Amino acid sequence: MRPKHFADQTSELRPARSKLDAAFGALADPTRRGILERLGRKDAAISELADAFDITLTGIRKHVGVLEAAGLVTTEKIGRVRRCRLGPRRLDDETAWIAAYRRTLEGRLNRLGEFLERTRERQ
Amino acid sequence: MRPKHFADQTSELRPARSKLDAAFGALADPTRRGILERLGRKDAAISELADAFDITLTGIRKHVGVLEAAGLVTTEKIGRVRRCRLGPRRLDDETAWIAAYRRTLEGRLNRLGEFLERTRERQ
DNA sequence: ATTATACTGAACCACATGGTTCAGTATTCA
DNA sequence: TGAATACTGAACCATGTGGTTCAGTATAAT
Repeated sequence: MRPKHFADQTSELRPARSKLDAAFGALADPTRRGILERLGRKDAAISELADAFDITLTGIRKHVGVLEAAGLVTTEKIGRVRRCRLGPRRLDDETAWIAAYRRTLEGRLNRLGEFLERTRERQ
Repeated sequence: MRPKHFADQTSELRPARSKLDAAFGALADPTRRGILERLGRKDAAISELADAFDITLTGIRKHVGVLEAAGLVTTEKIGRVRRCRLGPRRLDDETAWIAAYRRTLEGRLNRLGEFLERTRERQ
């Protein structure tokens, strides 16, 4: 079940593919986005997050693990508390990908517009 | 297994949560990003995509289905061919979310609240 | 020294995902 | 008409995901 994708492409749209996977995947869950927002306001312990989102410690730990794997959160265990904070990843690649996509879209739509013009003329 | 998350939050960082889920989820797969890139260059039929990515027609159809559900691709069956093209979604919300996140990261010590005000107004 | 707190790990569950094959149907081509 | 093309849908498979419980361990508080 594996890639070999893009074999014929030279697109600049894909910097570090697997990182994009991890980051977009991490952002695809509302609880995880919520955790990021909350950490944006203030660092938090696992238990504080569990409390805020009404999910078990274990459940929150898994989400935080996903965010860590994506580089969006770092944690440090101090005593019996695991402190979670944002960073180090800034979503640069993700921003770039989306920006490039949007540019492409604009181009496509313009071309579509042109096409419609031509079509209209022909009819 | 369902949300009730954010019960205590008023963040405006989440415009249409499920749409963000769908879009980020769609972007989390390299094959799907590849399909978007390819469609950015030129519309394509299911079979053309299947050919390009070396995945079965059925497999590609599923990916395209996910992209359609996320609003990133529209398709139209013409005769026996299903033509896929980009649109109509421009990833505005996703861009906004990420941009907000990055700003939060930068101004880690500034209050997120202030920024939330601005964001709320814009949306 | 006990007890309460904060977390961890393993095991489990239901459902989603990314892929396949196979047996169709609907078009188009010759 | 018959054959090739383009897709579709159902069924299946392995793995991943988002959650749980339960039984621990390590630390902090009394």
